[in-house]
Amino acid sequence: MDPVAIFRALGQQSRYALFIDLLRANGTSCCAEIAPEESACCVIDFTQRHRLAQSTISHHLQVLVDAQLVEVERRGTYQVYQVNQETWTAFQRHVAVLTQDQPMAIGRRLQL
Amino acid sequence: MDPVAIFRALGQQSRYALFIDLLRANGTSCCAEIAPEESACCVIDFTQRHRLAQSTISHHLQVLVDAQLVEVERRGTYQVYQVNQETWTAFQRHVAVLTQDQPMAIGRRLQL
DNA sequence: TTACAATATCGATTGATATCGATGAATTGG
DNA sequence: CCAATTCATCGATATCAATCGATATTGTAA
Repeated sequence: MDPVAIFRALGQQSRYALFIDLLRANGTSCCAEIAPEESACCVIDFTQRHRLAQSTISHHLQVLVDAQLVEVERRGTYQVYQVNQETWTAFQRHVAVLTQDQPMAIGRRLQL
Repeated sequence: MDPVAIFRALGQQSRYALFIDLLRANGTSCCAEIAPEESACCVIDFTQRHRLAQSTISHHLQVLVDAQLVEVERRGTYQVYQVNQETWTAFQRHVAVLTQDQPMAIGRRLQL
């Protein structure tokens, strides 16, 4: 899990929108290979919801995959994209613990 | 709080490193205007800990300030940089709640 | 095996970004 | 007021990134 790669991948409007879309995709896919309870999309789903050329969408998805934020799996003629839960959860934790050190009381030092 | 601007600001090695440095800066400043219990840095602190030209560091700090991740305050001849806790906390919360919708059981629907 | 549908890849263009050295502006101490 | 210190801004350069249309690839169905 490379946090900088993840920040970079999400630090762009189009890609951020694609990722949010994928997180909230339950039951929205046009693709028969995707069950309604799956939060998953094929490329066509994205092209219908975003004003971007198909090639641009494929490119952005590849960036998300490279950052390991998203996984892709072939089902027939479709490529099915899903959030990589392991990476995303790890990233959420990473952000959550990124806080200023609390001034430690004597007697509690070095107990990290 | 613009999440994409924050992702973008942290999606670059040098800037990410500066931000982490600032979060963990307690008692490390060379600047007499900064108390040891403050997590704060002047530009000189950054130049001593990162292999970047001073102008580059100032540029990156400006990007962090523009994203409202960092605040700056003049103290005498120094500019003192600190994490903007309000923005950072809001961003942490934003990331934390960005998860896949759970399939809801009947009887629990609409109770968000 | 051919044709079609879905998607990736390629090449080009335009614009943004990271970095540096040099210089300018603000603040304080003498 | 002058000099020194701290820092921002400027101008230049080189690299990277976003986007598109066109084309290639892959898998399936007729």
